[in-house]
Amino acid sequence: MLDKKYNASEKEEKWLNYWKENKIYEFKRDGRKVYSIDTPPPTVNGKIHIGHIFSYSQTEMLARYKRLRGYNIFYPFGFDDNGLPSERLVEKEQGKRAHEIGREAFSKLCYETTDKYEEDFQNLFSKMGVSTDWGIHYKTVSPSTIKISQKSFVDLVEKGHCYHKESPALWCNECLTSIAQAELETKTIKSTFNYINFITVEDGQEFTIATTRPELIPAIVCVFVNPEDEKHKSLIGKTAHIPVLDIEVPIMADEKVDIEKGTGAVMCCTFGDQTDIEWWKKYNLPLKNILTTNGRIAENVPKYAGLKIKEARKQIIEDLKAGGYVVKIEDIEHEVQTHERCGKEVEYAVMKQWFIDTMSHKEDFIKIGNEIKWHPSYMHARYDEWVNNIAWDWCISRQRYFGVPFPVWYCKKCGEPVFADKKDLPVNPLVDNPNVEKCHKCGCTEFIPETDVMDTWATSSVTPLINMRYDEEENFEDILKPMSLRTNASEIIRTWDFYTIVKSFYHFGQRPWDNVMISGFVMAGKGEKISKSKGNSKHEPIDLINQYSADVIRYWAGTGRLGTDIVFSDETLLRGKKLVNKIWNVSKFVEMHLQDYKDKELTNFEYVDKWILGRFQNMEKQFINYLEEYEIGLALNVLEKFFWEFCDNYVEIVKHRLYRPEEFGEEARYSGQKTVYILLYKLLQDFSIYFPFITEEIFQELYHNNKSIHTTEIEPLNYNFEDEIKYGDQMIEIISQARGEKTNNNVSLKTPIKNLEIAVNKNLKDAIEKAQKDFKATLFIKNLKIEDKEDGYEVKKIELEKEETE
RNA sequence: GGUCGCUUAGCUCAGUUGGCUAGAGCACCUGCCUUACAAGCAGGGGGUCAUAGGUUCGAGCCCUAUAGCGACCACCA
Repeated sequence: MLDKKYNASEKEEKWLNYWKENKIYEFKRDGRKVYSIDTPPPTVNGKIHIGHIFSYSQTEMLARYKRLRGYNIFYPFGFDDNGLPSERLVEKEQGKRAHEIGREAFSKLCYETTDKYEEDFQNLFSKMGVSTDWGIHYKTVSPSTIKISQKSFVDLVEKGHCYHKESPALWCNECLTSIAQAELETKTIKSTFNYINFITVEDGQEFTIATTRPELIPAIVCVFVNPEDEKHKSLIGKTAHIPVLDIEVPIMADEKVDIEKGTGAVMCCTFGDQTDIEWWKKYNLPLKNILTTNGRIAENVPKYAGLKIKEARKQIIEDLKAGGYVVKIEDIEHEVQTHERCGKEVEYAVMKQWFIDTMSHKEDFIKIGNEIKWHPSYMHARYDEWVNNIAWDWCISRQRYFGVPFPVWYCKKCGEPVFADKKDLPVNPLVDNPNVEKCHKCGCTEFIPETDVMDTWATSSVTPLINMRYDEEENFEDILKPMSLRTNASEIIRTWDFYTIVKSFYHFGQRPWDNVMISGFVMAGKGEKISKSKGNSKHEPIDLINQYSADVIRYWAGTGRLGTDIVFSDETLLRGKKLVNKIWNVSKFVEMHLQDYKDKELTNFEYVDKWILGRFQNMEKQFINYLEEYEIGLALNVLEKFFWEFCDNYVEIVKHRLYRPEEFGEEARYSGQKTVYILLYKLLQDFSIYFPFITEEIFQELYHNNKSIHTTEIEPLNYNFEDEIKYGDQMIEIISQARGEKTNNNVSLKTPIKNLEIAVNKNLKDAIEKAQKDFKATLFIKNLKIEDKEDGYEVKKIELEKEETE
């Protein structure tokens, strides 16, 4: 028997153990069709917040749905413990910077720290009822993953899509590493626009340039004006003299210069921004590297060497002012590029970096984007938008410590790279030696190991390869090329989704998955995104689980529309709590009336039973349609709505028949029993996607001891009860009116109706006559008079029994 | 500036090919101890569906424009 009250924490623990012991979610190859999910490995850099719970629950619900549809679910979890986020976590915990700790010790700390957090993560996700097979989970830093990342790298080098080149790259002088375009975050900051006077060497013409970065004047290599610019036309071809620093540079024309912006004359420094780099390449300008990698002015700049960028800015302005070259200084607010991991403004640094070619196959990436089904569909536009706007090849080297090492050494003499053999992977070039005696180019026998490590995304973009065990002889390539589904939030379409597509295209020439499902964000309040860095999540997932139960938290996570942000809401949790409670109570009711139930054929259900069976059938069709579109929340919506209707209307009608067979007949009772037997089973199945715990408890107690509901399959009903639905609904409306009459008279719903007179259409009359006993019992009608009406219905008279006054 | 999304009851949101009086929860009001459930049940008030045009027999839904909010991207001279 079901307990009087459902004890969530006790039962949830019980079923977690049961699922684990019975390997309910284990992936095994069998004859069934595989549905595979490439789920984001959460970054191991602190705590799981409610936002994770939200988006991972949505994926997990889809896994459960597909499982109920008979698919063999391949759903491995991963942890992204690679790279900068882990390093920053360790630095924060240790209160020291990586270089102060030392490469070896630091790396060890990274492993230890991430292991510790991963255990917490795994516990929490398990508690939420995530139906992943922990037996096949992965980490982005493990020998096998390193091997895959390195093999992918070598493969791309061999295929000519990956190259090593001295090139300006985005540089973060807080994290001391190069970063990729996708890691940028724009921020609005206050700054000054400085108008500075220059003159031409040839004829002493004065002209003004406005700049926000005067400290880059020492790096000036050219001045540009627009060829159409009347005001500045006379300058073209002449030489500009830069005061204080005493530099002379050519003045050239380029149509990219905006006449309206600033003064219309621009200084090109190597490097201040993207345009500088373009001009530098286009006009073959010299390189003046004036910044050190830790954000100071380099030795080669007299007077300012050693100053921090901001100090140099101040100093140069003062020097220019002293010389009378500053026309004016305007306060402005403008957007700058910052590193998303630390929020510091980025610079450009020129050094040798590894790049993956993303620029020359844009069309292929767009084509693959078109082959993939995006949920919701408009998210596809974000992908296209990004691919079309990429300005750089993907820089994958990072001058950091904790990450996947490049399997590369360089010839000490000529710098020629030597790659590890694929069969020797994984390698650590700092420890291992190359597989060749001498450089094939110059014959030198000494090699220098690569010290850079790979960008986090270079590793996480191979999750499909990790899943298919790209490094092993026995692998899943046959079933995972492509995978069925990738899920993530919209912010990483440009990184994770895009890079995965890049790699899949280069390795296999095809799309990595058939579907992409994009979830929204959880907002802490209106317009405020929950983020770990802000620490603005008021709710700890574990506290919420203890307070509400995992099922209820999942309810919250399962509501709302795909791709749409939601605000954390106590109200939704309360609603979930009520729903779960109702499921429990109605199950108790059903259990009570199924004590003597034996399943057998039934040729003709009672009218009202047909009505509710038909209603369920229609609802489930809609429910399935939504889930086929990955709309978990909308599916839940229709299911929930039906369920309350089932409880409040159907159960209220059928209970009389179930309690009093002597009055209604055994057959009528059996029809009711069979109906609730079928419907509760099906409702439990549908709800099991959202509430895996309580549905399991009820299912095993009422239907099938020691068989998990999560191993059953949805078999849609196939009745034809359209008439019963239509006139059953009308009957309910009449019932509702009659109840209203009682309520308005401040009497109990049990109060008998002495006389009820209605006029109804022919079909409804037919229906009420068929269901007369149910109809009368539900409303406690003593005398019922039914008149004919052309169409619709009308309640003509409701006469309530007078209450006995004592 | 570009791309996309949102704007429906006091609040949070549903409303899937355009179709009967626009729905739910919360909040509010009025009742009801009814043999599953008072964490419940019955009923009620409350909306010119952002604005303005258009298409249509018919528009919350389709088209155009405008406004406000939000996300992503671009713009550092």
